[in-house]
Amino acid sequence: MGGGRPRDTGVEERVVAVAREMLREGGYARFAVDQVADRAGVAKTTVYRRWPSRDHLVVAAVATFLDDVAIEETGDLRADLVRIAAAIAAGLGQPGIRLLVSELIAAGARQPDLAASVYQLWARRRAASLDLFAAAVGQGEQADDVDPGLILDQIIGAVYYRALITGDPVDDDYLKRLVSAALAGAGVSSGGLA
Amino acid sequence: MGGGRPRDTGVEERVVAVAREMLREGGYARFAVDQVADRAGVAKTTVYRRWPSRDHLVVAAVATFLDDVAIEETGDLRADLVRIAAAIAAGLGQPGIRLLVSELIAAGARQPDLAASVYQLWARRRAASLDLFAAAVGQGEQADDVDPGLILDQIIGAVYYRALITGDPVDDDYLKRLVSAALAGAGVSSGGLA
Amino acid sequence: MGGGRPRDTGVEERVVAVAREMLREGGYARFAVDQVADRAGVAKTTVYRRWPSRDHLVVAAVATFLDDVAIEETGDLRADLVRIAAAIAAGLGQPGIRLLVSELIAAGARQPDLAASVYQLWARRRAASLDLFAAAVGQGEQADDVDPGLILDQIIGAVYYRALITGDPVDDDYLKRLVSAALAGAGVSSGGLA
Amino acid sequence: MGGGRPRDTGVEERVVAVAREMLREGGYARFAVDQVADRAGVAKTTVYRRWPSRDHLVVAAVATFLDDVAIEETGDLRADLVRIAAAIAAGLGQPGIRLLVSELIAAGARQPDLAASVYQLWARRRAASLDLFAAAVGQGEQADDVDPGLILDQIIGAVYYRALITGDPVDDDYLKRLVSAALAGAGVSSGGLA
DNA sequence: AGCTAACCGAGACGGTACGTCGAGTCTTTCC
DNA sequence: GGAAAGACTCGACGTACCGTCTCGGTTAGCT
Repeated sequence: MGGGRPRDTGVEERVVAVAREMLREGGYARFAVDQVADRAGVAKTTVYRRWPSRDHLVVAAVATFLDDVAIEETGDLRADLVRIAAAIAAGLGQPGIRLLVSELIAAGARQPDLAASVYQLWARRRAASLDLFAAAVGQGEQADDVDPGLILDQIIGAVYYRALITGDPVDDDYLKRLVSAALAGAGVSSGGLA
Repeated sequence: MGGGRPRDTGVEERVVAVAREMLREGGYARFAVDQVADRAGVAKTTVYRRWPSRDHLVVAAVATFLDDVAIEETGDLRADLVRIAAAIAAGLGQPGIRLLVSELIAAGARQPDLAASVYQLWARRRAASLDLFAAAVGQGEQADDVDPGLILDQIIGAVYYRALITGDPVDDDYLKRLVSAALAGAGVSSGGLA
Repeated sequence: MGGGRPRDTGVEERVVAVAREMLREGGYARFAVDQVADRAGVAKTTVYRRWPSRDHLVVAAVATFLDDVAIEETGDLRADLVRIAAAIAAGLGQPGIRLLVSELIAAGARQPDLAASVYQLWARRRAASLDLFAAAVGQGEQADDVDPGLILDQIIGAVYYRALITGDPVDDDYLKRLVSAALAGAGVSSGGLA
Repeated sequence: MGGGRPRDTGVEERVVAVAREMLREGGYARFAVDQVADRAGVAKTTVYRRWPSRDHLVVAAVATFLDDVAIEETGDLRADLVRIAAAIAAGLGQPGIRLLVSELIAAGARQPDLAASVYQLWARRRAASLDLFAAAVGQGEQADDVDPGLILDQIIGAVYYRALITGDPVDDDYLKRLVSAALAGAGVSSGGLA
């Protein structure tokens, strides 16, 4: 039961880095495992040893560049929500990102074992957003019995819906009305904005 | 300046019919233009003359089977909205449909000239939903200054969001709370449901 | 049984002219009936009404530009033969012509009804060459009982053979030796050359 | 620097064998790479990895069945030459072979990198023919200073020329006269035949 | 020190579908 | 009935990726 040669840990990083790069350049469509391996100076076999399919690799790569986006809270719940929604809308405004997001969703739908990983991608950001509400409670800006998740769904959901599915524009005015309506629906006292 | 041989209008129908069938059978992944043409008794070139790519054909095929879904209005706005949302949720609950929807979105994101057609797919259903609000106004159930589109975005958007992106469950209880919150946020009098 | 619309006699010329042009530009491979018709401002149907296949059209087109080559006789049989052989060799030296010639041969082999027309293409030039011998007889330069056809076969045949089949070079020195041998074999008095 | 998976040498053989078979059955026109791959139980991509185009494969296949033809030398140069020429003429008399030969020539003219291979096809047979002369020298049947290549060109060239280009018949009588003329032209003593 | 096991690069392989090209036929309208 | 226009069938082409496999060679840990 000897050990065998240990994995070269540098491989993961190099491959994912290249994968990320290629996603940025050509999007999902022109993302070919062959080329990733090539550019990373790695054999295709080695790639497949770690990520069982192209989709798995893509998800892994995307996971690393969602980390960057930071969410700053200013204490003003309404404003923070608008800002977050705007950031998402801005992202989805870029064709490349829009494509990537939809391909990720599709990947999750194609391969059940990927679904969880894909959901996880957005979970982190969602968790960060939910923190805003906790903070707001502390400041008495918000009643205790509201359902932050529901509010977020209404806001973020609407943004994705318009950007990906209906194709309707998502401008600042819309976002303000959206956030206001969602907060009002939950009975949150209309802070400073009205 | 004679016209030339007129297009065989039967081709459109036959091909789309076959395409629809194949989508039902094998989903997006196993949808091959070659086979569609074959089964429809048509040359592949003839298919490509009308639909410049596989994606175009898929979109066209899907367009025809969204027509089936009828929306019945009972007069009770809240209940109707819940029902619609539930229908959507139920659809997205099926892996095949979930995949198809996400592939369609991706197709729209890939090829700009397809985007409009894809948006159009959902537009019809959205329009039908919006009619509910007009009807409700007539019955005095609803104030005149609310923005039905915004309310729909919050509801439908949330459903898509959970089903496709976060993977969270969309049960009846959730839907009721969702619809209530959205209506409340718009200042619609909370009809019978509390 | 009225007459119907008479054929537009300009069509033949225009089409053949365009065909010739296209052969010069792109050779046999890129010669597409569709394009010929297009450029000639003629319907494809019209082309096919006159020439039953692509090959037929090509042969017809080539026939018109073999007319150009003139054969001048100086009275010196040996020199004339060398010059003719050299002209052929020069032509076959150009890849385009080499391809064209071989495609013509192939066309003849493919379609029996074309074979005659293709043979005819070279027949004219061969006839002209044979005249040289008749002239030489008049001048007493040549015996009466030789078979000019055989001599020509030996010379021209060798040139085609090397150019098309073996790929061996056909230079001036070779040609001189070739012609000398052929004439000697027929017992023709070795004129000035040796 | 590792090798990678070694090529399955069986593939070459199987594919070429099938290709040869298909050439015999349907000639050049009905030779489809798709089918060759299929019948050989090989993926089309594997075929294209070795032979970059249909033409390349055809040439390779033909190369293997030119090997069969054996040339027997009886010691009588003149008779041997006649026999060889007759064999060639007989081959070219079959429409299928005539077509194949001309398509090969055309393939060579189309793709420069194929030219060499095509020339090579005939080179072997030519070499065998040239051996006859060497043998004849040993027997004193032939002078030492003649150019066997030139003689062969005149004979074989004439045969190809008539069969492929002028379409004139190539019968036994013609061949005898041809060989005699060629040998006489080179100053070879006219053995038994006059 | 030797054995064994896992890793790695390289690259062949089967498979599936794509979109394209061109030939030749058919159908319509106009003259 | 000729001609223009263009839709249609048919057949094959060469390409692109995917994911699997089979090599030779390396790099550990265990005995």
